[in-house]
Amino acid sequence: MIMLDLQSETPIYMQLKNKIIEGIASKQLNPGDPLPSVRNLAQDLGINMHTVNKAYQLLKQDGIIHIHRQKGVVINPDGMPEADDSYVTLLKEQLRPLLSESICRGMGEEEILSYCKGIMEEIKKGGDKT
Amino acid sequence: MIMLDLQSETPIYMQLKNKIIEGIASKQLNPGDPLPSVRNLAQDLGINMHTVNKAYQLLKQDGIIHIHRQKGVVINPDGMPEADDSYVTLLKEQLRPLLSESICRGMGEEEILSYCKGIMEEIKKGGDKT
DNA sequence: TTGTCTGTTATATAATTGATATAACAGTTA
DNA sequence: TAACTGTTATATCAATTATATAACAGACAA
Repeated sequence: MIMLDLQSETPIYMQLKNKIIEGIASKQLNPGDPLPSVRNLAQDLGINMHTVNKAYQLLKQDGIIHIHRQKGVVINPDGMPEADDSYVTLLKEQLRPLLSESICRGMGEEEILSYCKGIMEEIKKGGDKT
Repeated sequence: MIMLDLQSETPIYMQLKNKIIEGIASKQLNPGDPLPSVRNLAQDLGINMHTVNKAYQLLKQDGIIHIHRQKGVVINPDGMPEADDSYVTLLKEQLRPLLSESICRGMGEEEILSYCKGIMEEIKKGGDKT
């Protein structure tokens, strides 16, 4: 069951999008797997239908899920989109301030990389950690 | 000279905060160094005084800068705050979705770590890259 | 003392975003 | 026919972002 933090400064629709992506990264969700309807998921999570729809629309734009008008929502059966140049550029822009502050606070390069490694292991093992 | 992207979805005050932190990480700014007054910096950047003030207040809260009522603003002369548990927790929370999507898009663990390494080298060399 | 600079505080406004609430539409399926 | 699907259209409300003025109190120089 997906857990959301309604008190977080991270928007709900963004948390939901991230949870689904993390589910795919951990192989708890695989290509072709169905996702709940916007109304069902909204009710299960106790949030609004449009909030779920917003997350789904973003995932659809990125090619991570497919939405068939009345058939439902599924993880892209053809697999995930590639990490192309535009994605890598965006990734770097988002990583940079995080790494900057870590260095700023005296963390060593190996220490930071070690944390990244640890997080990636957690993700692959499907650790919720929340 | 600090460059801001007024069209970015990242708030201006956050961009400014990040630029200053990056300046410290790259040792272009050092403990004890003075920063411009809120009014001067605002005028130089073509933004509002309160936007600069907001960035300064956040940096002050984190112990990264000191603000003396009429003396001015300086990089914390006693050095940077430590990367304590609460910071590391926050850092992990922010890294996790970025790393998740990278894995999701088929990037390998070494590939991702290699990008992190590259970004950290750029930071240390004071590369603006913008 | 006067003037100017400093950070700070207080309002006010406007645009945008996040989230919710209803309602309706068009196609599918039981 | 009835129930479900994603989608679209409004509307409302709160919070955030950024701006604009204005004033205050302490410091410092002429």
